[in-house]
Amino acid sequence: MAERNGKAKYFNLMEALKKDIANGMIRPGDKIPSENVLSQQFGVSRHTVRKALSILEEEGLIAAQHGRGTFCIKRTRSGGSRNIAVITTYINDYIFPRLIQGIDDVMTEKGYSIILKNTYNSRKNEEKALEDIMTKDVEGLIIEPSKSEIFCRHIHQYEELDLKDIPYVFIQGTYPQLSSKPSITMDDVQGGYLITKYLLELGHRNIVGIFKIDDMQGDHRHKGYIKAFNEFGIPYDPERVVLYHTEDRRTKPCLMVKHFLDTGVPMDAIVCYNDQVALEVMQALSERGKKVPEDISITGYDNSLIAQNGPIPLTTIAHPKEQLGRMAAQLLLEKMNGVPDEESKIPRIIAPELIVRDSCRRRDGKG
Amino acid sequence: MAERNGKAKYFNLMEALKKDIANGMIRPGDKIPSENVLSQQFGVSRHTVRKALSILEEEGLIAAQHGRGTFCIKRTRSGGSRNIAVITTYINDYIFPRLIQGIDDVMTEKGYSIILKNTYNSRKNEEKALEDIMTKDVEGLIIEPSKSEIFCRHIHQYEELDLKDIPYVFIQGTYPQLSSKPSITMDDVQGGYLITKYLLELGHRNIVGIFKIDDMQGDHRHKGYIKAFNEFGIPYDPERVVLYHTEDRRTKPCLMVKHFLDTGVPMDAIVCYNDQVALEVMQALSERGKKVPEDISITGYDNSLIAQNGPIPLTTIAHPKEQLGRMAAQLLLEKMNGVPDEESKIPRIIAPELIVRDSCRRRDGKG
DNA sequence: ATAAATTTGTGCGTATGTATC
DNA sequence: GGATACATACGCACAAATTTA
Repeated sequence: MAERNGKAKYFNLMEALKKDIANGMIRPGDKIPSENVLSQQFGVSRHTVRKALSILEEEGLIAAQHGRGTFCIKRTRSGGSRNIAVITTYINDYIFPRLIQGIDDVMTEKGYSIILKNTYNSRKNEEKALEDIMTKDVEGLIIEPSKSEIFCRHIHQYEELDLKDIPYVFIQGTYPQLSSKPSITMDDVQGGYLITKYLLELGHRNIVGIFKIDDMQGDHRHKGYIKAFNEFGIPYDPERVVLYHTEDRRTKPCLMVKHFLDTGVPMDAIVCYNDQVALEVMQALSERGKKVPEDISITGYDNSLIAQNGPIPLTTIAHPKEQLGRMAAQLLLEKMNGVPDEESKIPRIIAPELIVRDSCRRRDGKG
Repeated sequence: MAERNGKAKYFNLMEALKKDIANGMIRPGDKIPSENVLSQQFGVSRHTVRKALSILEEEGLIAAQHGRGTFCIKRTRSGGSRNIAVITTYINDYIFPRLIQGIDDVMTEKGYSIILKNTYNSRKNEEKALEDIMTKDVEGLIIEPSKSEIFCRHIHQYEELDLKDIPYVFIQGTYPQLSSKPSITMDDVQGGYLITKYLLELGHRNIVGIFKIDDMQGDHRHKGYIKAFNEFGIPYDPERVVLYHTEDRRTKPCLMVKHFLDTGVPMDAIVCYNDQVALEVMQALSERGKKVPEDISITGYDNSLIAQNGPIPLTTIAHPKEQLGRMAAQLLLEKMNGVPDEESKIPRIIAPELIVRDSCRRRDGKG
């Protein structure tokens, strides 16, 4: 048979069309010349044209529409796996499901699937998860760093992502060494500030703070707490602040609160790291015969279901969780499409909102 | 052109061959009849045969060897993608996160990654998700069918999974046509029975039931409720049962309870579909000045956070969610390793457990 | 070792059906 | 309704790889 370049005719035709699409001669959405026209132009039979087109169709470059013609399909970058990875510290904890939902909503709409990993907030698991992801042909990554306050010893994995040109977006926090990378965070300093300021405005002065210290969120909420004190000209007393690690989560906050009560440390309000801790602390207070909000005001953080439906509706800080997920997904999509940072209009910081419920009470005039 | 069944000839031929492969008539490694032979046997042109074969080749079921023949491909187990897919109706609803966590724990340990999809309980999304999964090279699938009470119109996708030898496991329910497939479900009849029996044993007789009716879980809990009544020889009164659809979730239960109160329907206990509904109903009772459990006993279902931490700790039914996920994962791993059903020791039904808290009270002797 | 037969791969021409404009 | 274009289908011819006589 007639062969040029030692290749089949249909193959040559296919390659020619592919080149035109790559060149931009045929642009996404364009109609490709009809089979008969191509057959004349290239001097081959219509059957041969069809063979060539069928290959391009399999590859997803073009799509035939019965009775209308054949059209160039929207070009998918690198013909990739259409997978992205999402790594979070937890997946069943009370805010992550909605976060993941937000990411999934956006990504599903764009035809991507999510490979989900969780780290239990452990660096070792994060390393393992990243290692895993490297073998999986993903086009992008959304990651919530574990224990983001602590120096990261596996930066090489992120460097590898850069090398492979796989974009990634941090949520909730970044690593100090990677602070220039795109990230979406909630303004937890502002949140900590807002809720502490609210208590100060209610007349409270002996405000105990309870913060988790091994992630950025806790650190920021703590900073906001301090900021409010400074603004009111009240000295910050480290003795009244409980800082705990993930491992002590279940015990330390309650123990310390009981300790404060038992040793007579003045305390008329407590700012808690989140709603969960607030609930546990309330339990501890109740065990010591203290009532909320009559004796002690208490605040949560996250506006979780617990805050709404708990024994006492909690004054807390709301932050849009699905939206955080959606924004992270949109930002990642921008990166995947090569949009430079300067052109991005997606905000990187989400503002928190104070939700006032029934767990705080104005303090009487006397000191 | 000549068409039978309204289908194209090549399509019929393709389906016939597919069936033979699925049946085992054509086994992996076997040579399938030559194009000319098939063309004679089926009374179609060789071109048509080739069209049919090309589809099977695309799908990876057969492979042609120039000058030798066309062979049924050996299904490559192992060495695979190390990915499995998980399709659930929701991911942020209050039991799914823990379910997914359970699956992930087991799968991560075995070195698998999870591709997560959710359907929002829509058949259309389920179809789309399955289609997506087909292109992703997964080694297995765990799926919670959407609206499992309704007949499934996209069985062909499950047949395709069978053909490709990709094992799948149903959770929470199956489709009527696929009831022989491996599945893990919670015994919701037993759960509904246990909690209703508990109320009957406390001496309650006027027990209102509130159940969601458009999924299998609600239907089963309702059945258990009826079973308990029968066992106690108490007539089942449909007038005292509220059946609602997902869409009316937020309004109907509360409205009906208020209606019962306002019209003087005797009611000294309420069995609720889940904790969420129980909480809302308690709100409604409180608005009418009724106290729980003094005036009316109430039960939930799911043993969610709300049940533990709500205004009144709820008597409810616990079902191990992570364990459901873990068992589904283990069952899938068995399937992926070719363990036949007879040898499996993983239980397929998870027993519910009654959790007694403070929302129910023994009824006084008098009627 | 060679030739013949078999089987897939490529290519051409034609005809009819059907959806869209 | 008519024109256009894709979808399906048939028959034929020759090339290339492999098996078999």
